[in-house]
Amino acid sequence: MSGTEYGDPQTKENMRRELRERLIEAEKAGRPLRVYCGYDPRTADLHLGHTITMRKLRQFQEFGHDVTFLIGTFTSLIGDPSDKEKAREQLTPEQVEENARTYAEQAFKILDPELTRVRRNDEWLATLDFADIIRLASNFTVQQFLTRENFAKRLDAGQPIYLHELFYGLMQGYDAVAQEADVQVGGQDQLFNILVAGRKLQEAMGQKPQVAIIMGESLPGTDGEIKMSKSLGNHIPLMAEPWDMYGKVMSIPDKAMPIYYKLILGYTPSQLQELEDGLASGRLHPNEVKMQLAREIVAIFHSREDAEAAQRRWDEVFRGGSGIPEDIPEAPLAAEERVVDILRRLNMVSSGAEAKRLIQQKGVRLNEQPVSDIMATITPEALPAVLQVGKRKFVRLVPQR
RNA sequence: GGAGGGGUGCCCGAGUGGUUAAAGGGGACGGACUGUAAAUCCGUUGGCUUAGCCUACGUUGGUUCGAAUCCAACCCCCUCCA
Repeated sequence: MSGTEYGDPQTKENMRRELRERLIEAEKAGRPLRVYCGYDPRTADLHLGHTITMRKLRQFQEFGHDVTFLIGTFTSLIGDPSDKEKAREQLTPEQVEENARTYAEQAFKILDPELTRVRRNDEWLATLDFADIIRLASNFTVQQFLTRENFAKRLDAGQPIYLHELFYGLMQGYDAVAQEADVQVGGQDQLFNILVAGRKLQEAMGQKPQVAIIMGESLPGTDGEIKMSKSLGNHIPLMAEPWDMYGKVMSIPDKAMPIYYKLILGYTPSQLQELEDGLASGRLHPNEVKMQLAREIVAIFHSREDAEAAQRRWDEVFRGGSGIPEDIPEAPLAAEERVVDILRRLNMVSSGAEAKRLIQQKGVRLNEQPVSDIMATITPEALPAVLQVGKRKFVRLVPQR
C-alpha cells in the first residue's frame, strides 16, 4: 500500500483490509490476483509519469500476481474527463490504433514482458449494444456523477458537460467487470472511476468489488509545477533518445529533483532525507545531483552505457570542453551556399525569417564563431565545418563525395 | 421551441473604422549570467526573392479613401429558460 493516498483515512484503511483479505482468499484458492491498470492511448508515447503505476504493477508481478496492461483503445475515443476542466477532443479510431501500437513495447521498459498480459478494452466495450449500456447506466444516478468535483465546477461555471463524458466512468467501470478484476491501480484522477464506477458496477454484476490502489503522488513535468502530461508539453517520453532524455531531465527545476528521486528511482524516505539534507547543507551540489538523476533515468530506460555517453556529451557541450559534441550528424555541401539556405535545407529552422532572426540574435555559429551577416555563405573549401544553431542543434558539413 | 453569448496569431485572451502583423499572458526560441536545457535578466516569436511585397482576426459578399472592427447572408460553438 506504500505510496497510496485516498484523500480519506477511512477509505485507505478499508482498502488495506480488503487487499489483505483478498490476498488470503486468493492464497487459499491457489490463484493469483488479477491486477490491472489502464492506459489511455491518447498520445503515441508513454512518459515518465506513467511509470509510477507501472512500477506498482511490477511489484504485483514480482509477487506472482496476474498483471494486465490494459490499453484504453475504446475509452480513449471519448477521452477521460477526470482531470480536465473542459471536454476533451475525441480521437478517431485510426489515431488510437496508431498510438496503441507501440504501447506495450514501451511498457516493457518497466514491466516483465513474459508475465504481462496486454489487452485492449475495445475487446469488450465495442460489442455492447444500446440495451446493455442502458442496463449498466441504470446502476448510477446523475447526482453520483455530478458531485464529482470537476463536473460540479463546470456546472457552476456554466461550462458544458457533454453527455458522453458521463459514460467514461461507466465504460471504465465495465473494464473491471469484464476482467473480473481483483485490483485496479490508478492515479489520483482515477479515484472516482475505480472506487465508485468500477466497484459499484462489479457489485451490481455479482462480482466482488476490486481493491483500489490509488497512487498518491504524481510526477510533475519538466516545468516542475504541473503533473506531467503530453498535452501540456512538459513530458519526458519513455522513447526519448538517451541524449534527449538526459537533457530533458536536466531541465527540471531544482526543487523537483527529490520527487523524481522518489517516484522514478524509488528512493526510500531515509535516502530522500539524506538527499535533501545534503542539498540544504551544501554538501551535495545541485548540479551533480541532477546529473546523477539524469544518468540513472537514462540507465533505466536505455542502458548504463547510453547514460555515460549522454553524460560525456553533456560535459562537452555545457561544461567546458570544445562545446561541440563528437557525435553529431553530417551533411554534404556541394557548392557555395548561404548559411540561411543551408539551415532551411537541413530543417534546422522552420523558415528563412527564423534563420535570419537567429543570426541577428547571435544564435547561429560556424565553428564556434557567431555568424553575423545574414548573407554569409559557406564555400566547399572551408569544409569540414560545424554549423550550430542555439546550444543544442549541430551539423557537421562535409564535402560532397 | 424561446432568449442570450461567442468564433482573433502555437494556446489563452484584449481590441469595436485608420499610427493593427494586431495589447497582455502562457508556451517556444535566442542571448547574457550561472551550477545545467535550474533560477534570474534581456530579446525574438506569420511568410517571402525583406528599404518592398504577400497572407492573416469562422466563411462569402457589401459599405468605405481605409474594416478584425460597420452591414448582409451563411457555417460552427456555448449558456439559460421551456
